[in-house]
Amino acid sequence: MSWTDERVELLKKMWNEGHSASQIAKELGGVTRNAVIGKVHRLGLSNRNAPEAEPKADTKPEVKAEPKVIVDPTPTPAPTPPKAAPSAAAPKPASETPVVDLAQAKAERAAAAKAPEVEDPEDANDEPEVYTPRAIIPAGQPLPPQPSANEIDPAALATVREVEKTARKLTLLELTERTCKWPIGDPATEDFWFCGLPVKPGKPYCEAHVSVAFQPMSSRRDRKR
DNA sequence: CCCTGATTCGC
DNA sequence: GCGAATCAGG
Repeated sequence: MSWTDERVELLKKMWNEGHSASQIAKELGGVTRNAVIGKVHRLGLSNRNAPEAEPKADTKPEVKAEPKVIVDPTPTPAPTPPKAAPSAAAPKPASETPVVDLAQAKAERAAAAKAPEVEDPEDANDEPEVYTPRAIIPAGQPLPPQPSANEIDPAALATVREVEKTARKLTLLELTERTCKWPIGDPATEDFWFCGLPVKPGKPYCEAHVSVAFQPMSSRRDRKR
């Protein structure tokens, strides 16, 4: 493979978008990450991004420009609505891992669960709890694919429980393409992490989690070790 | 161990 | 110019 204009262009684009050399190499194909890095240096764009002020203060991952298709005749100055502006037209992730959403959901739920501090430690109403005043997980974000015990082969489930004891307990940022992305625990609490064991080639999860994540229409057998 | 980018240097 | 090997780091 050679560095055609097209390939160089893609390289530049991806590099400036923050992709890693290996990711770019994978995308281009036919080259290694070393080749990409070498090219990057030769092109003199090591700086990744040169513009902007000196301090890299705030955490602005990447803000996709919002396609303002709708023309608003009203000369509205600067609305600046309160942060969350869930427009009907979702920006659509379009990306790969849905994990990001899970992480956000985690943060949001954690915050939501913390806010309503209506707890009274001593006021014991001699009344059995009829309902749970606890913060209910707000709907909206899909729950992580936790195994719904009643639908999964008990043997596989048992294996999963066993495997999870040896999970690497990775954080979101530690996940790679070859670490199991199965979420474990309650995202609303601190007891939350990702399995992190080696994935089954081509799958997002380790073998154990693949077995519960991808259920065939019929029941399954096997499970050798 | 997995990964990252940076550098070197024979080709 | 190219990129494998190597280095330095997380």
